[in-house]
Formats: sequence, structure tokens, C-alpha cells
Amino acid sequence: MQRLLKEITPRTEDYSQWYLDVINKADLMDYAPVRGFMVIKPYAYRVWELIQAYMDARFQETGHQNAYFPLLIPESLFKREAQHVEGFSPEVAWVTQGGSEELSERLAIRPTSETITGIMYAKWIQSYRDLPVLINQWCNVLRWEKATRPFVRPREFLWQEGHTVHRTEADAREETQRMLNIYVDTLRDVLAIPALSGEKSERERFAGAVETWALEALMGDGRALQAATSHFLGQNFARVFEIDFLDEDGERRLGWTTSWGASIRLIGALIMVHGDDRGLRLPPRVAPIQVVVVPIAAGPQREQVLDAARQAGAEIGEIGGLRVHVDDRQEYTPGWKFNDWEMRGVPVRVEIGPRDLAQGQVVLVRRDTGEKAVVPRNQLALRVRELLDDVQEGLYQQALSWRDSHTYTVSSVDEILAHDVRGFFKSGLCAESACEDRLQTATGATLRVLEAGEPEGACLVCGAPAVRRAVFARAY
RNA sequence: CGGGCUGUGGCGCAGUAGGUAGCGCGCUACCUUGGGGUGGUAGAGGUCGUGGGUUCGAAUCCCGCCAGUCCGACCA
Repeated sequence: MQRLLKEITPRTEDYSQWYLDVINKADLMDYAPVRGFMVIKPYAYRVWELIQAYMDARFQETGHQNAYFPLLIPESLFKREAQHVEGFSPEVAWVTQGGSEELSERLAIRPTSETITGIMYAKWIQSYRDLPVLINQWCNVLRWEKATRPFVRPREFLWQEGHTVHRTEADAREETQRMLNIYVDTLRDVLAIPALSGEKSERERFAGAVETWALEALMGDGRALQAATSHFLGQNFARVFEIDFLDEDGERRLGWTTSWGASIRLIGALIMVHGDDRGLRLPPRVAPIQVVVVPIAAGPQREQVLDAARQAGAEIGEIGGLRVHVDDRQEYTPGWKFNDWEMRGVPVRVEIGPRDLAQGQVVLVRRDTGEKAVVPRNQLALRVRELLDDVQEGLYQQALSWRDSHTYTVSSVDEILAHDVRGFFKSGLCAESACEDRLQTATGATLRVLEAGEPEGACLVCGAPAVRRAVFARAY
């Protein structure tokens, strides 16, 4: 079949290097001068915009509005919620100087915005009629990470954070699940990633939350990546920021808040879930270029072939606004272009050459399987469309079967070790968080999520009766 | 934050008895070729990460710092 590209380290040889090679060959980002900061290059930024477009529409249709809150938060505000500060302090960066003058109070560069939205919501909310407040913001945040990694763990990252206030606990809990489900949909339907969702344990919970719900996706090396979170904050933030309102019955009550977020880390997930030894593989729904047309413009028929290619491109672009690109560069050979676009993950390639012209046909190649098909020229638009749907589905199915074949039900720590700690490990767990610690020490795996349902059997660490259904994995 | 490895044209690398920098790819021009990274000719391009130190002289030796990467700790 096709030989491997020498520029991309095979996944089995060195997964980390493979990840960096793919990012480089697909031209997704570049390192900035400060450690942990990166430039998101146009191709990757376009993927982010496509993800944004879907999520934003879902937020709007569920009644949310976008707004923008400031980057800097006064230390005194930031410190109000004790758990929150404790959790975030180690990774907060501070502004201490403005121009040549030292500030009288340090300003935190937001690692997340619960505090700033909290103080503002307290001002805005007077009556139950002001509720719910359903606001989202698309912004950057800063966390002074010690170990950084492109896309999955940069110090500055783009994300969206929703912050809502509700009249009742039930409303807030419902919101938490509603948004979690939108993330599930986004991963499944748009990114073609089957994720596993559930509640976080106390240890892994968002600082200041009552409950944290999360999506975990399984990467190609068997490690898990937290893809999105949705927090039920109870009245913790409402209490310290005095987010209260006069209810219908004349009683003053505290609001119930939620927050939820997903970041550009999703691009890291895309790379690691779908990428192969030839590079990136993008699901059509987030591919900046869904179809690339490569003319095989040889010899005397060059102009005819180029015209045919451009015409085919235009035709494809007309149907449903598909994102198509005709690569008519003269300076590269077709073979070079094939490799180039494959590394960049373009889902479908159309080849048109003299042979095809003569026989009234075109060649279609799908990126997920590499499969080639010769189709009649007059069916081009139709078949391309079908093929894009097939690739979207094909990538999902491949990711699903990878996840399912690497999800194990276990009843002992040794079984996890036997699988080299690669995959999702489901087991019963007792109530002691010490068992989580011991498991992590022994295997490096952490509790990713707690699943709903009746626990069975015994705690895989201590053997006590299980009270929770846990899913463990080594995490990024 | 601790430990290891790395830093020389855009990318990948060579370059230790210390003597003023080289190769491949890429890039530019022209020709050739074109169905899986064509071939040729001629060119352009480097304060050797950075700041000190040793030396007549440092890419090369010593120290600090910065950045990349791996392992560990930490990580809503």
C-alpha cells in the first residue's frame, strides 16, 4: 500500500513525537517566545472557528447569550471563595505593576471567571424575575502550568465558559446536565469522538463546585483526555458574592449557579483520536478544507485538465457550500500534493487527469481508509457529498471501536497493570479517597469519572464493598 | 518544581588536540517532469539560543539564564 512519510514518527515508535510531528506537518501551531505559549496558526484556528460555530449555535438555541468579562481580577475578589482560591492559587499569574507604578492590589489574570461573573451577577440580580441569567463568553484564560504541551496543556488557551444563575437547585442541576449533553453532542456529531461522561470524584472536582461532570475521551495511546466539564456550583459562589434575589413569596433567597467550559484542547483530542501515521485526519464537519481537487496536469492536455479541475471544484463548492480547494500549483507534483493534503487531514481528495477526461470519470479518495473509487464525472457532486458523510461516520466508528476495545471491566489493580494502563478501566470502588491515591501510586491511573448505576462487587483496591462505579485511566 | 537529553541557514543534521562553519531537504531563477514527496543547472541564505568567563583566539572549555523535549511531582 502506501509507504509511510519519513517526516512523521510512527505512533508505535514514539507517540509523543508523533503528536508533535503531526502538529508540525499539518501546520497547526508554532511555539511563542514564552514557555507554554503558542501561536495557533490559521489552519488550526479555522478548525476552532468551526467548532465554535456549532457550539455557539447550541448555546444560543438553549437561551444563552454571549458577553465579555475582563481579563484581570482584583486579588480580594479572587480570594473570596476559599476552595476556589486554594485550588487555583498554584497556577495563577499576577499583574503587580502598571506602567512604572506598583499596584496597590495585585490583579489576577483570570484562570477562569467564576469570581468576576459572580460579583457582576450580584449587582445585576434583584428579583426572581431577573432569573435565570444565562451568559457565555469566548475568551482566553491563563494557568501557569508546570508541564506544558501544545493544545492539550498550554498556559494560555482559548475556550468558552458559561456562567449561569438559577432560581432553584433543580433548575441549576438541569442546566448542568443540559450543557454536558451539548458537549456530548459536539464530540459525537461534530468531532466524531465517542466520549465517556460522568461525575468527577471529590479529588478531581472543580475547586468550589458541589459537583463536576466531565467528558473523557480515549486517545490513540490509551490515555484519557478531559474534553469538557460542566459544574453544579450549588450556592457556594452565590453565598460569597451575595448573588441573591427576592422571590415571589417575598423571601430573599440565594441563587444557584453553574459553569461549564470546553477549550481549544479539543483540537489536541482531534489529533490524538483520529490521527494516523500519515498525519491528521479531520472529520468533515470541522475540516477547513473538506475536499481538495488535485489536477494531474501533464503535457499537452495541461490546460484542459486544469480547466476541468477548476470546474469540478466550483461544482462541488456550489452544493451545500462545501469547503473545496483546487490545488493547481504547478511547482508540486501530484504525488507531493497527495501527501501534503493527507498530512493536513483533508477528508476527501478528487483526482482529475487526462485519463479521467478521456473516460468521463474522476477518482475519489477518502482520507480515513485511503480507499480509492472511480466515479462517473456526472455523479461527482453527489458522490463527494455521500463520501463526506461516510468519512464523518467512518472516523466515528473507528474511534468507537478503539475505545470499546480498550475499555475493560476489572476487579483488581493487577488487571490494570496487565493492560499496561492503556485504556478505560471500569471497576467498583469504596468510598475512601485513599483508595484513589493508592491506585494512582500503583498504576499512574486516576479516577476519570464515576458512572451512574448500582455498583457491583468490591473495591478493586481494598476489597471493601463497592459503593461507586468508577472509570480509571492515565490522563493527559 | 526536581532529574535527563537537546539548542549550528526555514527543517533535519555534521562539525573536540580551541584557529573564524559544512551537508541534505526546503527556498529563488530557468529547464524538465507530472496518476503516491520528478530530474538537472545556477543562486540566495547563518550575530552557531542568550549573557558572562577562560584564552592571542571559543560553535567547541567553564558558569548563569532562556527555550524545546522526556520522566517524576503538580494540574480546576
